[in-house]
Amino acid sequence: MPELPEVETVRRGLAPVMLGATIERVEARRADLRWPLPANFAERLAGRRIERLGRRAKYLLAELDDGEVLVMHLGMSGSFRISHAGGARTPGEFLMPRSKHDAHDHIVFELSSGATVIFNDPRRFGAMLLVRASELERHKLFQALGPEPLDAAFDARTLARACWAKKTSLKAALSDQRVVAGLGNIYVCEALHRARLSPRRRASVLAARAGAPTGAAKALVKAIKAVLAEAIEAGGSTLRDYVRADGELGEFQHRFRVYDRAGENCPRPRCKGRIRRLVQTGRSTFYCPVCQR
DNA sequence: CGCATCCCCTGCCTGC
DNA sequence: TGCAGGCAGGGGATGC
Repeated sequence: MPELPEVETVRRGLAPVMLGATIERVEARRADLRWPLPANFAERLAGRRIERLGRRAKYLLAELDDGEVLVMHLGMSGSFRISHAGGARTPGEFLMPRSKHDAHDHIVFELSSGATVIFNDPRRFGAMLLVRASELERHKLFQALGPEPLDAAFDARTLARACWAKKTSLKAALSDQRVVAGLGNIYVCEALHRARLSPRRRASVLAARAGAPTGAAKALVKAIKAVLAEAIEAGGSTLRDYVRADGELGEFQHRFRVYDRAGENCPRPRCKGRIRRLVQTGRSTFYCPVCQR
């Protein structure tokens, strides 16, 4: 669910209370997330200072002062919220004090900053791991990840090289975290629409002979970077159960051009197409069959 | 190896 | 109103 812009928004929301703070106490209310929590999870975190809060693809990375990294993934339905011990409350909490924890509040971090950070995840596709910083790049989950789409190193040449031999569709290739890391169903659809490329085209259209980038590759890289940057700027998208760590709602979902808009007119000026939904590799794709070729 | 399919889990929406 | 079925932003395991 949360894709790169949402995870980046969460990172920015958590940084003020986590960065430089010491984890005073951890309550693991459920250990059966995507994978079982590491042994002695709470004990290993207690007393650790958070020196950096980073992101790689859709993973949040809290670097600790003992050389370990707390790796956090939101899965489809994970979210964080922050509560301040004696701080401001939202108006709703005055009227109706909320019970201490929801059934899906799985991990609670009490921090020296005075904040409590709560990880909530109804579907439990999210995960928390502890990995040694020096081994992170070689870790199974990270070693095959493709480039960060907003890095300068991600360009048309890189993308073309990753796709030149692929027989699969553009939609499937862009969803593959080994090709480029951090896109999900929404931003793949949005980027393909902006680049006027059909999600059904073979991924190899991005490369000419010898893996040189085509015009399509250049347009697509530009579209990917633009849509991600705009979405981050807008604070991500708020859909169903995802909310920002600061409780504010992301606004980008109002700017989707095709995602979840089947039956609507294509928003491209002068395009007379109608947005269609189709299923590719088991997931919905939204696109305009007229201007996306 | 690449690729497609299935599955993990809960909640919400639709249609009967 | 109740209930069944379909769907949801991810991604690992499996089988061809």
